[in-house]
Parts: sequence; structure tokens; C-alpha cells
Amino acid sequence: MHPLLHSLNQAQAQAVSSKPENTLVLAGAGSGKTRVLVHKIAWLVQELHYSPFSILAVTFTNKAAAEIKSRVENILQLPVNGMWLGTFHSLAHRLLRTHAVDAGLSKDFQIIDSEDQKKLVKKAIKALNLDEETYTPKESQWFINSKKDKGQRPKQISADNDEHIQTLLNIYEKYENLCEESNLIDFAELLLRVLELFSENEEIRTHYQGRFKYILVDEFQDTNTVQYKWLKLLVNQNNKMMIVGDDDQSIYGWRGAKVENINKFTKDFKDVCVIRLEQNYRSTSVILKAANKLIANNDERMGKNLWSEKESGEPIRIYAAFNEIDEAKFVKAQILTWVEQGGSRNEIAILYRSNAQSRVIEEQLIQAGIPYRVYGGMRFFERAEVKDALAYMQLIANQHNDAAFERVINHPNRGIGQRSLAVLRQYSQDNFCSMWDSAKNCVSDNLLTPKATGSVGSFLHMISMLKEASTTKDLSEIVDLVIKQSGLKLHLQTSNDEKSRQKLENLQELVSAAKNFVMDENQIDLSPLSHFLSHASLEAGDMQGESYQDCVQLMTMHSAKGLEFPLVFMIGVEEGLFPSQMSLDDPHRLQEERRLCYVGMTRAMQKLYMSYAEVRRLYGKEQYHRPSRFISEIGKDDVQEVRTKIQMKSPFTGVSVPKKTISKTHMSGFKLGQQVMHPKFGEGTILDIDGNDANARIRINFSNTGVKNLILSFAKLTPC
DNA sequence: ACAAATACTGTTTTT
DNA sequence: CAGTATTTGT
Repeated sequence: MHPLLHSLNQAQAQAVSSKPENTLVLAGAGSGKTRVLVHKIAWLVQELHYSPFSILAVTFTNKAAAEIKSRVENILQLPVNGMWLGTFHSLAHRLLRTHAVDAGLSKDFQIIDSEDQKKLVKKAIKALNLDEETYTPKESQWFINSKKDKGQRPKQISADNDEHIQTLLNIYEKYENLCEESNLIDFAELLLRVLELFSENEEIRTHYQGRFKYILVDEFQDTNTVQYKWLKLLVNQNNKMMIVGDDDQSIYGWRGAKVENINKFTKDFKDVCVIRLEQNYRSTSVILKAANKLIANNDERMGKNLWSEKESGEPIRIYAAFNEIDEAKFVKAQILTWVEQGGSRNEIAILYRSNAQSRVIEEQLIQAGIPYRVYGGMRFFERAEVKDALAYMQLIANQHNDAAFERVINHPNRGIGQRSLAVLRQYSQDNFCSMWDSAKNCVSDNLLTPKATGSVGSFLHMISMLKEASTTKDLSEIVDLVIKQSGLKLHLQTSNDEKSRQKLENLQELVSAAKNFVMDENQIDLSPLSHFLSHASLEAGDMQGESYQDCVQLMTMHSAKGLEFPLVFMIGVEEGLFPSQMSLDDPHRLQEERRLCYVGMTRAMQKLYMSYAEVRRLYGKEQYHRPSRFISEIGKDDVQEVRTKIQMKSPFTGVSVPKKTISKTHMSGFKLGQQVMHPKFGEGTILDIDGNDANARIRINFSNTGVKNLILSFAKLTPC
């Protein structure tokens, strides 16, 4: 057998070694899809002698791209720099830099993130003199992006006599103008421009069709309309494509991803070979069985049944908490037990639907002295102080970037307030020029107060000086100069609180980032400064590299996709939270929530806990939730309830009931959650023990007969 | 021009 | 409740 196929199962080997043809690999959770992708690339190069230059591999995250790159290089034992491997966005970026003029862009365009985008949209709304109450930046931004994700320009959309839509279209159009004037491109635009480039420019299209002999796409269920069209334009009779994805793990529909693209692929392309990877190497079969049962409640699935050779494993434990604090305490207790038994903390993940849920858990973990790490939140290049510094750099690279100009003109304070700014804005609007030019003219024509004239003048001078310096100095020196000359550093040094210290540290970190920055050898014609700025927007930087500490991982179920942990807690599994309130009335969104639950469950390798709280403090109000429908959909077979509602009287009476800790053994010798044998009812799980003597009532969930309440002294129970 | 006070608003976020 | 955004007051 070929060494590349050695470690693969039959389906995986088929995907890797089949002769090049359009292929759909339906890869279930934990079925080794990355492995297939990596081996396929290696196979193409090693066995079929494809040049790396003729392979295009697309992923959604930089992390995934980096992983594929390093694993391929590891197998081939040679660098694969010639290969086009990256995210949709980074590839689009590269294409647009190479073909800027053909794409109708000026060479030094800059990329903006969604925060900058929102500001620009806001500006567009203001410029159109619209009421910001009826046309919120948020809604408008969402409108614009969803249209761009579908590949639509304002002119191609009909408002259907709907005044509201028509206005949103006007905002879209105005926003486009603002972007163009400042030479800015947002994330969606990056992709849309490439689509338009490919569809309108036959020469370029045929060039890339010829160049890419084989195209691989990861996480295909997450592609949006534009990305799909983009790929479709690249494929002709002479090249082939392999897409890898899992319709059951499509959880980004709200961001424009179209699961249907998987199905569409099999119809749009001729003779698509479909390969299913159904053997799971991650979870126990109990977990898989439950996950399969859950996802079976969705319709329009491609169909897939995960199985495992692993032992059945422990049942999924369901904990009915009395409130969110009780839930957190339960999780804490289980973690302590796990660690006591020799488990390590980074084997543990606590997954939740929304970020706000981490707080209560954090409080308990802190109290117990358990180290933890919360994923998500601000990323490095998104932090305000870092973006301030970057805005200076953007302005140095392009003085006509109004967004950058407005961000830094009075930050740190230079005494240029709303009054002066209004003059500058008005002038730029009247004369159709950038804020930079407006400032220049307002200074020379004395249109500002003497004080403001001085401040603006020296600001302009400073930027010009920095621009001058940027041509001779290297990148990290420029960054260093920027944070000093701008006054950002001084500003943070004077305010002497903990926050400022942290911010200062981040700026220093930015200097190091610049120092360590290596230019992508594929784009030599870009200045280091512009290159670095693009990198900063395209790769916001998780900063997850550092902490190697052994700590519990806290994250949303969305960010858990692709990861795996021996012990997983899914918390807040309640109607209205998970599935989320906003998804309850829409069957499609509800199914996406279910897929999210599926993703969450399939993260677990050995043990899975799911919990819900009867009452939860949310937005300052107490909310009563029912257990999530997802819990009942899993069924009873693979599940063990740790405590039932009998304990839940207290929230209604307002009197707190002494809580039973399940780790504590009851004086009867039995403890909650324990497996017992009854002469008549057979095997069961102890759900609750009420009372402390022989008259204690015991509640047991029997696998054959269901839940029964018994008197401890009469029930002849034996542990098993 | 800035700090303080008040109003508002709450999923998920690969780029 | 808690964070942000905007408005108000000096």
C-alpha cells in the first residue's frame, strides 16, 4: 500500500487516491477531514506530480490555512510556498493587489474591519441627512453586507416601491462612494470585487482557470453566495475541485453562509463523486448516538451516520440546576473531581450559547482557584489603542483615508473639537476633497480659529514628517516613531491606572509585532507599511499563542467548532437561551441552533454534561426557562439525569432549600447519580434522596420502567 | 472641550 | 445588570 494511504481508512483513502474528479467529501465531526485534505494535497504533488503552483486550497480561517500548510510540508518534507493556500479573504486580497487596476481599484487600497465599516455607514447616513432612529448604522451595515454577500450592487436590487428599502439602497450607494473616495475596501467587498473581476475579465479568468489544476475547499458548508460563484468561475473542463464539508455543522447561516451550496455543487458540477467520512475517531459511541439522534430532527440533510469503534462510554449527564449559580457550582464540583482523579484542566471545555454566560462560571472558578481561559472577546488588532496606532499608520500610507483621519485628528487631545471638525467636514463636503486636503486648505485659508489652525497645522506637519520617515526607516521603527510622535505614548503614560499600563503594553506589543513581521514573499510590490496594515486587518490575531498554562477552556459553541475535549460541559441548555429566543419562531434558524447543539456535543471525547437552570438572572431580570427541546430530542437511552425538578420548589416559594451536593455520600451509603440495582425494577440511577433516615424517600430513574419514588428502607437497593 | 449623567440595548463572529 | 453611546452641564 502507498505510504500516503497507510494511516487512512477506506473512505479516506478513496478520497485521497481517487483520480482527479470533482469530489464532495461529506466529513462528519471528528472523521479526519483535515487529514484527508492534507493527504490529498500530498498525493497530488507526490504521486500525480502536480506542481504546487497549480494547486489552490481555500480555508475560512488563517489558523486552518496554517495548519494545512505545516502538515503538508511535514509530509512532503519540503516547503510549499508556490501553492496558493489561504483564506478566501487573503486570496482575494492577493488577487486584488495583483490586478488592482483591472478590478477598478487604486493600487494602495486599504482594508477596513467591521468597526470601521460601521463608522463609515454612519457617516453615509449623516451625509444623506437621514434620521438615525429609523435608519440605524447597525441595520444599514447588516443590509449592505448581506447584499454584498449575495453579490448584489445597489443598482441590481429592486426596492419594490418600499421606501425603507429604497433608503437603505441609497445608504449602500453613498457608503460605496465614501469607500471609493477614501480608497477603502471592506471584507465583503474583497470577495465581491474578485467575483466581478473574474466574471467581467475573461483574460484573467482563463488565466486562473488554466493555472489552478486542482482546487480544494475546506468547510464548504460555510461558503456564501459570492464565494460559491467565485469558485464556480474558476472551474472548467480541465481542472477539478474537491470540496470538504458537513451540512450538519453549518452554523454560520446568519452570516450569509449557504448550506445549500453543498447540494448545489453536486448539481452544478458534472459527475460529482460523493464520499462520506462517517467513522468518528473522537467520541464515545454513546455521545455519537445521542448526537445522531438529535440531528435526525433536522430535515433537508444530506444524510450521514457517525459511528465509532470506541467503547460505549458513560451516559450523558443532564443536570437540572436550580439557578445559574447552582449550575456553575455543579460544573465547578465536576471539574474538581476530574482534576482530583488525575485529569488535567485543559482537557475540559465549558461551552455556552452566548458570551455573557461565562461570568457566573468565572466567578465560581476564581473562587475555587481553578485557572481558566476565556476565548473570544477583543482580538489584538481590534483593541482601541492598537487601532489608534494603526490609524496613524493608515494615514501615513494614505492621507485621504478620512476614517483614519477622523479617528486620530484629536486623539490624543490636540484641542481640535467638534467645532473645528465641523468646519473641516463641511469644507471637504463642499469641495469634494478628503479631510486631509480640507485641513490643508482650512489652515492656509485661515478658516479655523487661530488656536485650531495651529493644532491642525502641526498635526498635518507631524503626519508629513512621519510619512517622510517611513520611506527610509524599517517597519518597527516606524511604529515606534508613530506611538511617540503622535503623543499616544505620552498620553497613556500620564494617566497612571492599570488600564493605561495594559494599553501601553499593547502598543509595545505592536512594535514587536512589526519587528517580527515577515513579508509575504508573494507580494513584493507592496510597501512594508501597507503590507503590515493589510495583515493587521486580515488577521486580527487571537493572541492565543501564549498561555500554555493548564487551564479550563471557556468558549461559545461557535468558537468550539473544530476543537475537541475529553470533558465537555454545555451550559444553559434552555428554551429561549439555547435555542436562542430569536430563533424560536423560524424553523430554519431553529435547525441551525440544533446543528450548533450537534457541534457542541460532538466536541466531547469521553464525558459530556449538559445543564439547564430553572431560573436564571438575565439582563437584571429573573427568567424562567424550560429545559431545551434538544435535551428531550436526545432521548432517555444515553442520558442520566443527575437531579430532577423535585428540588426546584424553592424558586417559587422564595425560600432556599439546603442543597445536596452530589459528591457527598448520603448517610444511607448511596449518593446522587449513583447506579443501583432493584430486585423488581432492575438497574437505575439515583436522582434524588429526600430525608436522612430510614424513612428517606429516594427517587430513581430505572432504565426499564422509568422514574419511581421509593422509600429507602423498603427498596432493597444494591450498588452496581 | 471635557467630564459627568443619562439613555439605551442586549446571540453567535472564521475575515 | 453592565456595558456603551450619546447628551448634558460646566
